[in-house]
Amino acid sequence: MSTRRKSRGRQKVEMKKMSNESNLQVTFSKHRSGLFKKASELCTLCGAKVALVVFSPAEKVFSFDHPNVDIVIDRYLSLALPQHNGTMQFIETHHSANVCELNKTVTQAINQLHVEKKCGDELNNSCKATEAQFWSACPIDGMNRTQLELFKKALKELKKLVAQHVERIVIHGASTQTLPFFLENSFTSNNSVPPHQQQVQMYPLQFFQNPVTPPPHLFDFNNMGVGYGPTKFF
Amino acid sequence: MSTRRKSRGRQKVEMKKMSNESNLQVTFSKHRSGLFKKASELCTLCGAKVALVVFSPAEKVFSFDHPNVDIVIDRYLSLALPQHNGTMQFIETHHSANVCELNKTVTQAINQLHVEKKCGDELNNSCKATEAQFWSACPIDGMNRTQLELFKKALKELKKLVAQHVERIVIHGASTQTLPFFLENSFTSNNSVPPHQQQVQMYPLQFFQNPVTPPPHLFDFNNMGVGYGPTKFF
DNA sequence: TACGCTATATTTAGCCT
DNA sequence: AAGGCTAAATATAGCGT
Repeated sequence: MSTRRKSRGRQKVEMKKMSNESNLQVTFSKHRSGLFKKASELCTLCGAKVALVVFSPAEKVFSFDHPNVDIVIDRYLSLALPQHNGTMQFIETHHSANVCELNKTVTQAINQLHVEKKCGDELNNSCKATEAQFWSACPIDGMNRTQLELFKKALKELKKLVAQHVERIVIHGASTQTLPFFLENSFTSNNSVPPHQQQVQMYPLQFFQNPVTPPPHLFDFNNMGVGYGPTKFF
Repeated sequence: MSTRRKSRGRQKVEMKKMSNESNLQVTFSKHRSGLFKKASELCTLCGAKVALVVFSPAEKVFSFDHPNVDIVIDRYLSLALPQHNGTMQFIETHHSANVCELNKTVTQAINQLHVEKKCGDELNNSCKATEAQFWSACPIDGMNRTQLELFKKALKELKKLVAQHVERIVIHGASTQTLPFFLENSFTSNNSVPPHQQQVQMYPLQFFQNPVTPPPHLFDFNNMGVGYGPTKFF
């Protein structure tokens, strides 16, 4: 009988960014699993609704949500930036009284997205070719301090919008063909959560990973009463 | 000395929706806190980016995110919505947007925001080199007509955003003196969290609750080494 | 890279205030 | 509702495979 411990057991870890790079990935993975399990439990035990998105340090994307929204997200991530003129109006009309506050959140968030995208898209249309020029000069002569501050913010935002769009093009290639905008599916069906997913006690976890991740596989948690749905990749 | 145990300790609980309604709220609250703490830890330890939205059974909204997305959402929650009196008919006719769908939309929005900010971040890095130059001058006369059109439009949008921000400051009182401009609080900078919030090891949790909830108060977690930021109401 | 293990750190059910 | 307490249930660090 060895008197030696087989393990020191779990050690306390300082709550700051891990210094050990080689452990980072493992720790991230473990903690992500734990987090998703907790999210799932909250849904199951309390009937809560949860949406959770995690970007790994390497910018891989993982998400959990219940009720399920991953199909929509899927489409967003896998497609080039769609056009959605007119969508906002559609969304704005969905202010039903009984869910007024929620609706505010939704609409306003969407509005923000709309503004950002619209801005970016429009800029891109004619600005791309002259981008260098565009950013090369901006005089501040006639402005007072306040104006300057605002102007600076504004330009920063503009820069970001353009940058986003360019980045998108780089990342997603030239496939700007108009595809159905993801939002158009969000409101249209009340039965979007398939019944078969609701019979289990734990809600199936819905993951998605970065589109670049290739092979579908199962993502099962340890110690959980039910098997979880397959990870979704796209 | 009493031989009686002071507590039976934590009991195992079946992983299904709680039957005891009176416990539900407490359980929800505890688990939500735990979930948010875990999310925060993932951010801190691994440098992950997390967006988390939880709807309580009573449809209260809670969120956590790092880096901040909620400031943007915050702003929108604080604004009055456009009136849609005339469109109520349309709403009813089209379909009733139930909570499930709304939840989806919020999730989409959060996801979208993250993705967009990530994109902007990446390009932002390459722009830094020219930043000084960028802000130093801006001769309108250097732009062609198209550029000017775009520029004007973009500034208009930005002016609106800024105005909204100002409005919020006015509306919601003096505590916003140090409130960072929302555009600067995206994924772009690791130091976007105000210094006074960074002294703690855990990132301050950012919550928001349903706008209808009236009185601001502190929301602190149990057993945590640091106090968390005040709940935000808007 | 991910999986299993053991010992410990952390969370939380049930009770009380 | 919110916080504290105790003890049992879980999560997970560090290591081996």
